[in-house]
Amino acid sequence: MGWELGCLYTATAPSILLRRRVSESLKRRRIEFGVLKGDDLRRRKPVALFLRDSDSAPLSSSGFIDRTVDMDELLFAIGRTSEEEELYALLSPYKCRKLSVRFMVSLLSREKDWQRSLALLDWMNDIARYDPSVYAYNVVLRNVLRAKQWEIAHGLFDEMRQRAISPDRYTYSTLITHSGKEGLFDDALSWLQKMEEDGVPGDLVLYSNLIELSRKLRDYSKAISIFSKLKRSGITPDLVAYNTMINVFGKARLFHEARSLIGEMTTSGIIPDTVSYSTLLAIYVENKKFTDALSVFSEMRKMKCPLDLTTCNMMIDVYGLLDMAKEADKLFWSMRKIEIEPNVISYNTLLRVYGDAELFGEAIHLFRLMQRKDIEQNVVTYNTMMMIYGKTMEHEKADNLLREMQGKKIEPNSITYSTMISIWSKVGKLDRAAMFFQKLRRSGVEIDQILYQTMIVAYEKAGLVGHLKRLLAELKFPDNIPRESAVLVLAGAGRIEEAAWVFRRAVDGGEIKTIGVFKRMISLFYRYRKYGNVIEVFDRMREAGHFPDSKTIGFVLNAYGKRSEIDKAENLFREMQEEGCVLSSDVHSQMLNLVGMKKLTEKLQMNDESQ
DNA sequence: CTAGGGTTAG
Repeated sequence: MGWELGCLYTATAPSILLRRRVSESLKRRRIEFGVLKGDDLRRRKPVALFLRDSDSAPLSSSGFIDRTVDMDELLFAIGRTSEEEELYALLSPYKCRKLSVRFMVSLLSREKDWQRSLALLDWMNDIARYDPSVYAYNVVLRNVLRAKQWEIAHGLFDEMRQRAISPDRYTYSTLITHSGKEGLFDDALSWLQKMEEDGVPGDLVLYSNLIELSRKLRDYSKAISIFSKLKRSGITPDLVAYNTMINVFGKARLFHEARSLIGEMTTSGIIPDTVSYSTLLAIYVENKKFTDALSVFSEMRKMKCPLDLTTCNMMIDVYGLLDMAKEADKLFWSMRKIEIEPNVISYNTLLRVYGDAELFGEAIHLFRLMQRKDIEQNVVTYNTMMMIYGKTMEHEKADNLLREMQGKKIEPNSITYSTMISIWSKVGKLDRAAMFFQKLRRSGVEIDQILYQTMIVAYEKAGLVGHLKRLLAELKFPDNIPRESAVLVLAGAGRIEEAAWVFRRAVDGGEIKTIGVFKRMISLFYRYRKYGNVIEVFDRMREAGHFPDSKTIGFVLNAYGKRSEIDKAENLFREMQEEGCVLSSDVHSQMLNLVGMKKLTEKLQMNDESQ
């Protein structure tokens, strides 16, 4: 005789009265109770969990019962139990019953908490004596990795091996993705190697993950070349892959290519979604191409693509950046009409828009509204308001905000500090800025790149040569910050000599891992017309195995041009194209110009000789 | 029945 677990629902949150009535109704039917759960589930609201004899009539007559559901939904509710032991206790009475693996797995798939999912897996293993599937392990692995429990993840992987459960492409994709996301690139590569050893074939998601990895390393050219490899091997990219690539092309500043992906998607039968458009929006905004962003937005509306919270937030931003504060304001206040509840980002963005438009009264009003209506305020809210007080030169009020946020347990971050330093520097209180900076360093707060830069600039402006020299010396021989960061700080502060010196030593020591530092040095040298150095850094970048992007190649081609080394430029251009590097139209025309110049020079020389 | 995508402050 089969027992079945079930769950009762109402569409709205069950009242205590309703719960009591359901409970009585079940008792009348001699139905044994499991757990009574209330209103803690957001979407569906289980009233009661129960066990019933599956031969009995379906429960439908009480009027309170919308439907009976699968056991997995019941188990989902049990899975909400906060304590691991409690969960164990709840499940152990069922160990003799025939709960199918499917139900357990279904429960697992909904479980987001890594400890509880581990408990479920253990329960399956130890108490229920099931053999968890690869899928079950994958789910737990995902949760464990999301919680950054690397050791446990390795343990799970070993456990799979011991139980002769072969990791599949999901297992490896999960491992590779999460390692990559956390910057553990060596781990990611070793998982990739293991995967290849296992003979697990790569698929769309694996390629997507590798693209993701390259993206994390800001190696967009590599991402692009993986994408073309993917297409060449006959895999059709899906919506997410396309959306990722819109971002990648955008980051590589290949805007035309990014935008044309929307068309490519449509022709391959994939309808671009809100994320496709908002990704495109984001890259235009990032590159200050606000009118392009506007045109994407109108295209999006023309295609009847629904708006969502993120898109609205981005558009409030765009309107603000285009000095269209009125439109930003209008969009913000019309969000609720299309059933989108503004979040803290929406409010923060509008605050900044008001600030930029010098609508200080509106900004302060909105800020007070947030406080009055108890809308979440975060560190960005405070930083934005402090910036506004900086604009109005009310440094005392900014000071007060700093205290206020600390009173509310909102931790100031380095942006808060550099905002304060800039404000004091601006109102001529440089001693105060310097003291503040010293205090920060003593307190052990991490001094990030821009904070350093802000301080270098403040010292320069104040003419505090002693302080400035000390700070620069510290960056030249960094002991508490990575040398990569030191290079970026010095470059950002326009200290080319110091930056170049540290960079060389760091490259020699193999300490430059990310392509971004190479790119930064190349553009810095280019800006200061040090073309020989541009080429030198480029060569070292290639030696380090990085794949250059279109913009960087543009700098190098021009550098060759300035040194009248057109042949080398031509070789590089050809080589890059052969390696599958997508070059922007700017770079193409640059090359044409260089070749044209060369031909012109040769012609002139021939004319000279013939005379 | 898994894994991968977009937004705010210096």
